[in-house]
Amino acid sequence: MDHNSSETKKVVTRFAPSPTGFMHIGGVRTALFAYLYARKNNGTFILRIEDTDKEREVPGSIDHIQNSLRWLGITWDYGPGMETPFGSCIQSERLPLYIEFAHKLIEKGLAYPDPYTPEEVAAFKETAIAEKRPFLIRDHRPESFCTWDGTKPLRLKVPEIKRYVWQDVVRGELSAGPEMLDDVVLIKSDGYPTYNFAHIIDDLLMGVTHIMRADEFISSMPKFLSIYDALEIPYPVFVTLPPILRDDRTKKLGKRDGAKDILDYRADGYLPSAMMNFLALTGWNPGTEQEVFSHDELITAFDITKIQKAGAAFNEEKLLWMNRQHLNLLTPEEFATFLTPAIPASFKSAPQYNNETLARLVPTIRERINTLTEFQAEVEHGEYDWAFTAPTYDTDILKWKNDTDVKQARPRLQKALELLKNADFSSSETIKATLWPYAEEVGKGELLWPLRVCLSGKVQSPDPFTLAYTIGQLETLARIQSACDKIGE
RNA sequence: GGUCCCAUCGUCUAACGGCUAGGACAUCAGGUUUUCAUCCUGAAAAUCGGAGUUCGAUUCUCCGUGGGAUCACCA
Repeated sequence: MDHNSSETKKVVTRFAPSPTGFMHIGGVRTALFAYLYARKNNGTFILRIEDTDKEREVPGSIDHIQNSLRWLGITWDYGPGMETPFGSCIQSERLPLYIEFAHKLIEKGLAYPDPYTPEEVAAFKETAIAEKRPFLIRDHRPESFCTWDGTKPLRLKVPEIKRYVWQDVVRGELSAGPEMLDDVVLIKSDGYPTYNFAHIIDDLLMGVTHIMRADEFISSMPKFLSIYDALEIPYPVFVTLPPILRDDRTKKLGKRDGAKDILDYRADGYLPSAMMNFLALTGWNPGTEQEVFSHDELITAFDITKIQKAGAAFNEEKLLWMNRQHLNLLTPEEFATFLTPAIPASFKSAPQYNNETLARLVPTIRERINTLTEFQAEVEHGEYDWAFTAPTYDTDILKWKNDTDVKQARPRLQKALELLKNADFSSSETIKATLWPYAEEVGKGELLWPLRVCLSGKVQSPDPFTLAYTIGQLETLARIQSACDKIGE
């Protein structure tokens, strides 16, 4: 049998999740690598649903998986509900195929019904543990096989007990001893196939050439390989992906260990392009110093030989940085579209709210956030209250640090008021041009500090030119006047 | 415990067996016209340990150590 079928076939990859809940970072990264490799090679990418465990199935998962992939821009050529040359992409709709292949193995004498009850199997296992030796069901394989009526689990008769050695694109040569080889269940007593069996049949029938999956499957490889051998079918190319570790590196990132639903990142205001870029860079690198990639650039740059062996910790801070990089790539219009759904109702109910002011405020927001969640947190802290509400503040904070009395600010504000009455408010630059000569004359902090504070009401805020431009001339003049009044004599 | 995998700054990573081990995030320090933010510049920061091969080892081999995965009628 030829296990190195190296003739150039069209690349076919697949992502094969089980519908047992939401998708997290790890699952999506696996999907991404399979997708990138297929696209890179003008191949086919299949989304296959492995729903052979009806106990664990979570309703709605299939939609959720598809929505997650769509959000990221990962498209599939064949998937659930689609017309394909190989039948359904949902395993529960392919049951007759698995049974057919099971019978092939039975005919070859390489599969047999398990004669034991679950209790008996458990007893064998207990004995083995007590005797401190590995438990292998094949040690209890019956002398002769009875016929399979479908009510008992169907087990593989491992064709050859041996050490398996195989090639992996990422890890190189791998091997495992015969202890890892056993008569695995192919078809469960409920008539559904196990993952072990079903994925191999489907990969064969769907023409899958490259299998990308996480390294938790390495230890099962001898079992898989023995099934390929029993079926006498060639191995696909194995591409083992490194695990994504929790940020403290103590263990693999998983649903029980704080891994978030990938769609939560959408809700938090991450861009799909940033998430894709970030995911691509955990466990892979382009070999250059480029770090920011668009979707198309990733496809071009992707190279499976540069996938890492070692696990990578999930670094949320770098994801934040990545999101900013991608935010920076947006046009002003795209950014406004991105931001709009997150604008809180409190903005619209503020006394001076209007769309023009909001439009002038957006660039300021853009400069200060990495995600929409950050924007919402800033809004909650009142960071942008000045835009639509005349500020209230203690007169004291108008005092510049070099002054001895807040009253010293008053003549400067009055001068600014005078200058701004005839100023060009078409941009923050023109406002700055109007005030700058006087600021240099009287001292920058001496003018700019009280001016900024009286416009924002805050010790920390954007610069006064931006504030004035955003709130407009009338409101600017009113707020300066109000400050002068507050200071009094 | 058995089996297997992995190991470069705190984190993600680069380095045909050959410059001073490079870049990014985070951190710290300066600067960018007043504060915050942005931006720029700079600094500190790593080859897990021990043998071996070699003129020369982050790189190859072995041992140790550490971490991870897996041992289901789950995928």
